[in-house]
Amino acid sequence: MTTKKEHLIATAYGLFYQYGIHAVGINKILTVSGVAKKTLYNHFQSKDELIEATLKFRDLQYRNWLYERVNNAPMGIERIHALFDTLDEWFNDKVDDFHSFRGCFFINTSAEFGDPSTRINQICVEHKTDIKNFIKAKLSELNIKTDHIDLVTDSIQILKEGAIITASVNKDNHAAEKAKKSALIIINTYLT
Amino acid sequence: MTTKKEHLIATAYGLFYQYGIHAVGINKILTVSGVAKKTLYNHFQSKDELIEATLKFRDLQYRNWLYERVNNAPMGIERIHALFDTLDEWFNDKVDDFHSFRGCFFINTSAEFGDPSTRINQICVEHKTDIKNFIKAKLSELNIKTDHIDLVTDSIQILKEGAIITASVNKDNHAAEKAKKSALIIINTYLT
DNA sequence: ACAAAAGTAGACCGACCTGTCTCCTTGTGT
DNA sequence: ACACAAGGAGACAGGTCGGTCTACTTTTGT
Repeated sequence: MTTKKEHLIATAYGLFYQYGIHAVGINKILTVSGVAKKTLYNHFQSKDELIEATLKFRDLQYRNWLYERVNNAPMGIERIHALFDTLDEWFNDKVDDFHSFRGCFFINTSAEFGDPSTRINQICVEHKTDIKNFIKAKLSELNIKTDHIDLVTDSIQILKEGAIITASVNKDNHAAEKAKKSALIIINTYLT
Repeated sequence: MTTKKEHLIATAYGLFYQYGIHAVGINKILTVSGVAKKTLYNHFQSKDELIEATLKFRDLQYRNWLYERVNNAPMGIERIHALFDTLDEWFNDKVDDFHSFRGCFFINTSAEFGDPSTRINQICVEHKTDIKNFIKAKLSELNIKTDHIDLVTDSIQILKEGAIITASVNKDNHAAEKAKKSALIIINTYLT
């Protein structure tokens, strides 16, 4: 039923991710997807609405992938290993469904849109918050003093964001494993 | 002599940083700066050339500021403290000459331009590389085993990038001090 | 003093932008 | 079978984009 709509979103996401949102016009999305303009504006009121849809699409795709990979590892510290190993696969283009790595779509989009009060920027923040909560849940499986859980969560999250930037801007293919080393040291110092 | 040129660069940088590069047109830069279009194209062959100039302008401004702040601290671990304290000032708009914090101009620009082979993206990478070398030099003042200097440098650099993203995307005002805590733990484990 | 250089103001060009609308074709539900 | 929704193709509108050019004024070096 909504196959055209989904196709539009997937196509738009691919182009936005590769070239940046402002650099990709509606007409480009239409010619690449082979969908008519009328159809696009049947499903979306504006380009902004399409952008929001691509963000939600990517949010679901990315979190499903990440959470499944991590949860498939045995409970405990193995899941922290899995977290960074999974990032490593992402950085080095070993994930079939993903486009060639060009950083985090949410960081990139947030960088492109100045006004933090827009819905677009809100979605980016929500995405990051959700992942942070997930990390916190995994850290709670370890023997970390309850008072320190938030502190360690922040540290791991900062290392993760730093790895993404280092992998994309500096093109460092080993950013994930470097961040992993640091993460394990941090966690170790906060174990009971 | 080149006061018009410098004025154009400073104005363009401010607008690019606040709104994103693609979102700011030449005409906007002209009306805000009060400079004629002919003058702009007298000094720059194209918008891309102006963008490159703003990147070099910011590169100098930022590194001068950061390096001076860090080097003013006593040699040794104090300079690592200074590094993150300086970031904290940046994140919380305590630097007079800087615009209201909206992330790192080089990360944001790199996010906006897809093609990594462009001069624009190269300048972004060079900026990050230069800072990384600076950090390495400061870490060399500590009693870290020579074999581990590169490892620790990468860790600190990742923490720094992560703090910038956490401060800008998640709007976490304490990102710098959180990253600092982690940095000190990492360094401590590698001291002889 | 005066020529050369630099700056101003803005019309203008072709290309592209988002978004609307029309005309026509292709399903699809009942 | 037939009405009606959905999609295709693309013209069109109104605006902005980067960039050129002309005509005029100001500044500057010698």
